[in-house]
This record gives sequence, C-alpha cells and structure tokens, in this order.
Amino acid sequence: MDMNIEEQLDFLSARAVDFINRDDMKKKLEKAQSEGRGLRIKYGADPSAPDIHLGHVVGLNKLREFQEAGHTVVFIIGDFTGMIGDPSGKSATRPALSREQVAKNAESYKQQVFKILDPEKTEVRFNSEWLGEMKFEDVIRLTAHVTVAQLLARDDFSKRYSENRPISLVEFLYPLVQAYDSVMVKADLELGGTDQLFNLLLGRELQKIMGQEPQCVMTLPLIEGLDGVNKMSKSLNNYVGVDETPRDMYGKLMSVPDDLMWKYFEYILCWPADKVKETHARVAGGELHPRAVKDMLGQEVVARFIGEDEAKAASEEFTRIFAKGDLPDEIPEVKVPAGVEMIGLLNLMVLAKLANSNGEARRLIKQGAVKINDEKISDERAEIKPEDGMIIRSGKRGFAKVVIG
RNA sequence: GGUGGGGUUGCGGAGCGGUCAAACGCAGCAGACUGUAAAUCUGCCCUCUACGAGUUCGAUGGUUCGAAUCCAUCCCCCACCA
Repeated sequence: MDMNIEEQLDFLSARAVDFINRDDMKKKLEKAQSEGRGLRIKYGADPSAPDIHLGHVVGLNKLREFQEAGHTVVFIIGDFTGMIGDPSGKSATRPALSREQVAKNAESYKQQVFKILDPEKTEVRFNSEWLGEMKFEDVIRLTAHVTVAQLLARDDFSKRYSENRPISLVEFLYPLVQAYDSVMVKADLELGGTDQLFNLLLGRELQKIMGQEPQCVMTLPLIEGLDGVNKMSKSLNNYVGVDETPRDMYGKLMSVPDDLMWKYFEYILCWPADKVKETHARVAGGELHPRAVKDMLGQEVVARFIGEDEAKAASEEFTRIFAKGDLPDEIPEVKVPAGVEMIGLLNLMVLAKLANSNGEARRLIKQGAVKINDEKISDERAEIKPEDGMIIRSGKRGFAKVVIG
C-alpha cells in the first residue's frame, strides 16, 4: 500500500477514540521508513475466553490495517497472567487456567485471529516467556517504578477505593505487568479498547523509565453487544463469535437493535463514515427499509468470516423460518428406540433437549409453544406415538426430528 | 492484632421463628404484536411419578410442635482501626 506519511497517519487513526500522539507517531514512521522497516504494533489478548467475537474484531480490523501499511503486529497472549487468574469483582470470577488449557485456548485464538490478521505479519508471543523467568526480586524492582497514587489514578480503581470496595493486589499489579510486556516486545504502538487507556499509557511510562522510546497509544471503542446496552462480552452472552455457524451469526445480527447496527457497519465492516451516514439517512427518510439494511449487515458479516454462499443461505433460511414459519434445513435428531409404543411428551422433549427439565417442558406446553407435525399440543400429559421423521417444535427456535432406532 | 458487617434460588438483593420454594430488579424462556431473536404488553422461571411430594437459604450440630430466620462451633468474604 503506497501512502505518504500524512496519508498513512490519517488511514491508521481512522475510527480511533484516543491517539497518543500523532507527532510521536509521525516521527516513528519517518524513522522506520528511512530504515526500511515496519513498526511493532502490540495487542494483548486474554487467554481465558478463547472465543473471538465482534468486539475483538474492532481492534483486529485496525491491526489488519496496520499490517496493510507494512507494520508488524505483536499479538501477545497473556498466558502467564491467565494462569494466575483475575480475582476482580467481576460477576464471573475469572478462573486460573491450567497450562494445558491456556495452550489449547491459544491455539483456538490463533486459528480465529488469522481470519482477520495476516499471519505473515504477525508475531505471536506468550508473556510467560519473560514473566515466567522473573525472580521475585525482579518483580519488586519493577514495582519500584510505580506509585500507588499513579495506579489509583485509574478510574475503576479510584472509584472502588473511594467506595470501600476491594481491590486485589493482583489487579493492581496487572497494569504493570502489561506495561512490562510493552518493554519486552519493544512496542512502537499499543492498541486496545478505550477501557485500556490507563494500562496502555502505563506501558508508555514504563518504557520511558526503562530507557526505551515510549510507545504510542491508540484506543478503539468498545461496541455494545446484542442487547444494545452492555459492551459485547462472552460473560454477558451478548456476543457474536467469529467461529459461529452462519445461521447463528446471521440470526444474532438480525436481533441487534436497529440503532446499533450503524456501529457494526462502521467498526466491524469498516464502512467509511460517510457511507454509514448516508445509509442511515436513507433509512431515516424511508427510502430504505431497516430490515433490508440489517439483512445486508448480517450477510456481509457472514460473508466476511465464513463465505458468500453461506451468507445468502443463512439469510434465506432466516426469512423462511421467522417470516414464514417453515422448518430449517437441518434439524437436530432425537433417537427413540424402536419398539417404544408411546412416550410421554414431557419425556420426549427433555430427550430432544428442547427442555432442561420436565418442569420446563410442562411450561412450554402450557404456554402453547409446542407443536408436533405442525399441530399444537396443549395437554402436558399427552402421550405420543413416535414416528420416524416426526417433527417436534418448541417455540420459534426449537426443533427436533424423531428418528426411530 | 482489634472492631464492625456479611455469606439467600444464574446475578443483584429482600426476608430475620410459622402464612417461605422464599418479595423485588436483571438475565433467561414462551405467547401476543412486529421487518427481526428489537421495543412493548402478558405469562413462566428449584426438582419430581405434579391440585401432591421432595430437596434448597456457607458447613455441621443444637433449641423448638415448627428455623433462611434463635444458639454453638467451624469455613469463607469484606470494611475500618492499629
């Protein structure tokens, strides 16, 4: 990609929330260019949640752009920190992972990340590489560079501190660890979500203290998940994973509140801001139907991560199932042993995993959600004569096909 | 080391001797409505051989006709003062 430095700076800083700072970056670019090399762009990943979702894609897209401009991405898998765990007050306590688990997650990470990044220009590193070597003495030396007041400057720390809520020492140390990673990989720029700003800046500080040229810092927005309110995260289960089936990926995107889809166009599909604005205006003016636009979103995302044909198929199937109430292409099967004359519907539903317990099955039946071969069953005590190919439906999304044998 | 506050059904959070399978909010699920798995409204939301029964309120023992609620011991968490 041929761009002069100013153009490159514009290109690279598109969609960024914070960019610290353009001047430093410019100097770095000039220097690198004159030496005929690329810059080292650091990005840290938490190995505890191996599913890459669209929230991560926001950052990965940017990394990809750095690669297109000729730079190297240093993708750091925080395996060391992952093995220690995170005792923070988050609802789901992050468990300490075993070595095997971390290795497994890392593999799955790579496989997913390279759907976006160029493996040729990516350096995957594990921070246990250097953190695992440190002696306690080294750790203490490291901590000597930072004061408690500095750490308390971080928003969520100061907030929790003043509210008398716990802050574990481990959490306190993590920003420092992350900063140290920057030193170890000699990062020229570190990219992260806006919630990472503090940590990224600390990396900058620490590099300075340790005699390196400080890294630049860039943050990108955290996008909201399917609920349209909370940021996309696995623990809130409001995410769309890049590894999902076309059907799920498309379906989930269709459930996004209309107002949110613009962000997805901009940050996931990297539509230019103008194009997003224009499309938005056309919808607002009644010229375009929001559903059509969302369909486009769903299809484009599926096409990007899976394939065009799959995208089209997912869209068609969705319309069929939800608009027309037809059956999907593939229906999970329930095996019923041959010779069973009659089976209780409750039983059958649990067997088919359409309900987790008899109580739940009962509830679904009572609420009129259950159909057998398109016929609504409202008697919770119904006994069914199983037939090969019989279709059980539970609500709009639950399907099962009986297979005798 | 001392003092005080806690551990309740996925989460948050009421309850403080019977009327408690346990308020309420969130999440989840279903129905209606819709272009959608959005919004809104309604219902459901421990398990079971289900108008009844069985297990729940950190653990174990105890008091009582009866305990999530009282007592004892233990485990764990948090804050404050040193």
